[in-house]
Amino acid sequence: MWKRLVYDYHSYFDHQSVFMIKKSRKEKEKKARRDLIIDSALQVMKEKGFENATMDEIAEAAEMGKGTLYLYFESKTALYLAISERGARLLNQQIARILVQEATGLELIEKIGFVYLDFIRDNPLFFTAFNYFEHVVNEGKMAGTSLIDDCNTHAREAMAYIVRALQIGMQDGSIKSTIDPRMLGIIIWGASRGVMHMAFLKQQNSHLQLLDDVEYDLNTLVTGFINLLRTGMKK
Amino acid sequence: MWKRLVYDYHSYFDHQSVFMIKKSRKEKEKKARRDLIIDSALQVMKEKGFENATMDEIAEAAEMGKGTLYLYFESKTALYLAISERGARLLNQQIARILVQEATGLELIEKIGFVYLDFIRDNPLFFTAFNYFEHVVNEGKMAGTSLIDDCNTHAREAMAYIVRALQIGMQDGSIKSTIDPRMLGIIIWGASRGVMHMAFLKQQNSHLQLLDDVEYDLNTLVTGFINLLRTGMKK
Amino acid sequence: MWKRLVYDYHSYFDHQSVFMIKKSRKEKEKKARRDLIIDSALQVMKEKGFENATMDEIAEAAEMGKGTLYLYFESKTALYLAISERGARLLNQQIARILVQEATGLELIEKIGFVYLDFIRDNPLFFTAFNYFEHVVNEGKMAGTSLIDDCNTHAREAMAYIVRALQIGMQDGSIKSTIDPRMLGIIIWGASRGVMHMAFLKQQNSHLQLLDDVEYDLNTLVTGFINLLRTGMKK
Amino acid sequence: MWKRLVYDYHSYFDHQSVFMIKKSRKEKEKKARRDLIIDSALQVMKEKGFENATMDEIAEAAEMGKGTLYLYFESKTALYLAISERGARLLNQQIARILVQEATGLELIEKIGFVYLDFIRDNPLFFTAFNYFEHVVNEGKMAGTSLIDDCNTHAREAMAYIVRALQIGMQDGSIKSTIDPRMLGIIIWGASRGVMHMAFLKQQNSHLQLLDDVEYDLNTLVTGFINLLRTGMKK
DNA sequence: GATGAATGAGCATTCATTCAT
DNA sequence: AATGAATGAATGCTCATTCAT
Repeated sequence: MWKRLVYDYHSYFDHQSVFMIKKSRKEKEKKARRDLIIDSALQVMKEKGFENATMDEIAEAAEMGKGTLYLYFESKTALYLAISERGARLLNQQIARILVQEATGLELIEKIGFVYLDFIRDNPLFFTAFNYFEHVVNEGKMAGTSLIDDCNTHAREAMAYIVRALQIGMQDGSIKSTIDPRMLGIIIWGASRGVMHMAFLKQQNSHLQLLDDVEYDLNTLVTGFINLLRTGMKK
Repeated sequence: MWKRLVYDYHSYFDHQSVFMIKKSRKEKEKKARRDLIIDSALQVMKEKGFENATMDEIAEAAEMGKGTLYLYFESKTALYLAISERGARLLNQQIARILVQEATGLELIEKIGFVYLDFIRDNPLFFTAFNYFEHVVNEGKMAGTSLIDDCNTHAREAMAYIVRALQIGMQDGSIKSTIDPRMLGIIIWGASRGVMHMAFLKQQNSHLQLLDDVEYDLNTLVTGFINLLRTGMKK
Repeated sequence: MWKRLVYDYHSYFDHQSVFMIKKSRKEKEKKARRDLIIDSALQVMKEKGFENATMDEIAEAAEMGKGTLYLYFESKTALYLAISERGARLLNQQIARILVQEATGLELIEKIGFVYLDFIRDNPLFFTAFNYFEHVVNEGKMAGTSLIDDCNTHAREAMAYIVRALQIGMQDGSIKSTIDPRMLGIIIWGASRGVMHMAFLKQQNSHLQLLDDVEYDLNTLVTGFINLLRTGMKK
Repeated sequence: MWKRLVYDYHSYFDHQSVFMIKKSRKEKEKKARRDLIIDSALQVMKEKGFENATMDEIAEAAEMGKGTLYLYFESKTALYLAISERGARLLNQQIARILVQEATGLELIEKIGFVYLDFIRDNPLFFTAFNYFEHVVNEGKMAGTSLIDDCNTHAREAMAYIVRALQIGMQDGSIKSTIDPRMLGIIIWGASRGVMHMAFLKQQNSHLQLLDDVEYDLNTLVTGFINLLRTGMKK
């Protein structure tokens, strides 16, 4: 009986484990190929630009058949959203690491800002991908897809981190604000996106003359922005 | 004899004035048709989306032959830039009106913010057009074209207005800041763009869930942003 | 009566002469404008290539309205044929000058060959125009037009000159041939066209590798051809 | 064991051979489809004329999607060059067959001439294609492409055959000439092209009146030309 | 006669997606 | 599962020609 149990247990375990391993192996491989495709897409985009990458080029870069891409992504849009999803996930991971640090709420906000800057600086394509996601959402395309949901979830998570930091700041007294922290979160999120966009353009050596009228580097720009957030402009 | 001279003079004058009127009429008509095309393009875009408008549709909407469009715009990109140019011009006109008002620098900045908001709210397509302009500049397309130059000039002009308001504010004591007003200008410009983008998405009833977590209207959003700019978050 | 006659005569004369002068003035002007258009077309073609010249460019080069071109030429094809016609006329003039010279038939043929070469060398566009004419005729376009007729007439005239020279040669004993001089004319005409075409390509610095395998200049080429012909036809 | 080895060996061999057959089958099919496209293009051209064939029509004639054409030819120009290439290849094959025959150099030249005539008579479109190739080369388009290279190679090969025949003729005494055989080759090549052009026009029932002044058939024309050449070159 | 603004048929080319193997 | 050949809808742009002024 005990043996039986053990046997059963083992049997059950083995069976399951084999099954799970098999399944997870397959899933891992599947995930690995999915990731490979995303990597390859980013590769191509780095050379040709986000929108100019073609499925052919991506497939070639991934050393796969073009049709294979469609086994992993139902459409080009889906692939692009997956890129956005990955970017958001990575960014959130970094922001999450901030949140556990010992610091005032205001300092947390500042740190999040710099993490954001570094992220965009290192992965400008993800910034474009974020915009793409918003564009897709705006057009109402792919609504209800899990990818859209995932991206939305990531966006809300990022926002949650910010709101969290704001709440901490309001509690520890480092931040004063009369408005709803969620509202404030959206404002800061939006404002940051805009400032990051400026930084992004600057980094691309864009010929937007506007940016050439002042000498500055990205750090100064973001530092200035964060200082502004901190103290405002009023004397 | 004297009368004769006068008569001749008038005759000459009339002749010339007729000529001038003729010329200006033609130019006016030309400008009118150009404007009509832009109007039609905006019309189509309102229905199909900025990027989805085709030259055929625009031509049809303008009740013109497709080729005619190319008499007024050398390419689709040029037409799109012209839309951006018009938007920037209109926006600047409104901002310019603020600048001459009697107010502190800080109040000017606030007013500019609200004008910007109203503008985007009323003409969301122009917002997309501005982004398009930046995209084109970033890709290096049409560099050296007068359209690109005009858009650049408008952008710098808008920035100049902001910097001007900041300088006024620094002088009248309503604004304190240790950083270069031009740097601050870029920050505010960027931040505003980002916040406006949020407002823009909100207005489009985008299914970006992020925006549905809080109840708010556009005014509250912008007011919050402007308050933040004014006083900062620090207690 | 006599007076009357004189009067009548004068009257008639004057009337006619005035009429004729007027008419001929108009016609001269008309012809002058027509020639101007052809000149301008050649001008444009020299820069852009025969086929690539557009009616717009030609009109601009002629400092005329585009519509005006159609007052002088019913179509672009007609204009191109007119160019061919002019070329053929000019070439024939030069060939005609040869025919009156004191020389053996064989020498005449040789001289015609060199005149042809010089003509093509100086006016390569006419060569292209001749081909264009043949192309149009082949397509059956504009059949029955006076321009087509004129070109045909010129071509036959050129051929007639050659046949004439051949006949002279056969008579003076410088040329021996058992075949019909008209047949021989066509052969020589065709062969010359082909050799001139080679010369033409060579002159254009065409990247036709075939032509780079031997060092030679145009004169050598044509001289060689004529020697070949001479030996072939010489008694 | 030994049997096994043999079996294995065969198995291996078979496997490979199957693989090779598979590969070559694919390549054959690819080539077949390429050829089919060229065939269809020629078909369309026969009806509409060389330059008037559109990619749509060609695709329809080939019972393919339009996009498929671009899997086999990078552009319309490339397709046209491929036609020229095929023509040159076929012509060269026929000329090559002449060269191995037992005959004097002079006779070889004559035979080449008649082969050329027959070829153009049977495939007038190839003649147009040859001209197209020269035109493309002259415009400097597609320089460095393998298609251009192939066409150039074919042209040089054809020339090489002629030069070879001339050299044979000079050696066996059937041809006398003081000039470089390569130079003479170009002359003959060019002259032939021109005479063939006349034959070509004649065959098309072109309304070039020039050609109607004498009664003759193509054979007579070419025979006359070759006689002329013969006498010219004969010792 | 002269003009040039307007026209629109016509065409090459791209590329995401499908599906037979 | 993987492939990649085939597809064809979609679209920007050209330019000869017309015609109202």
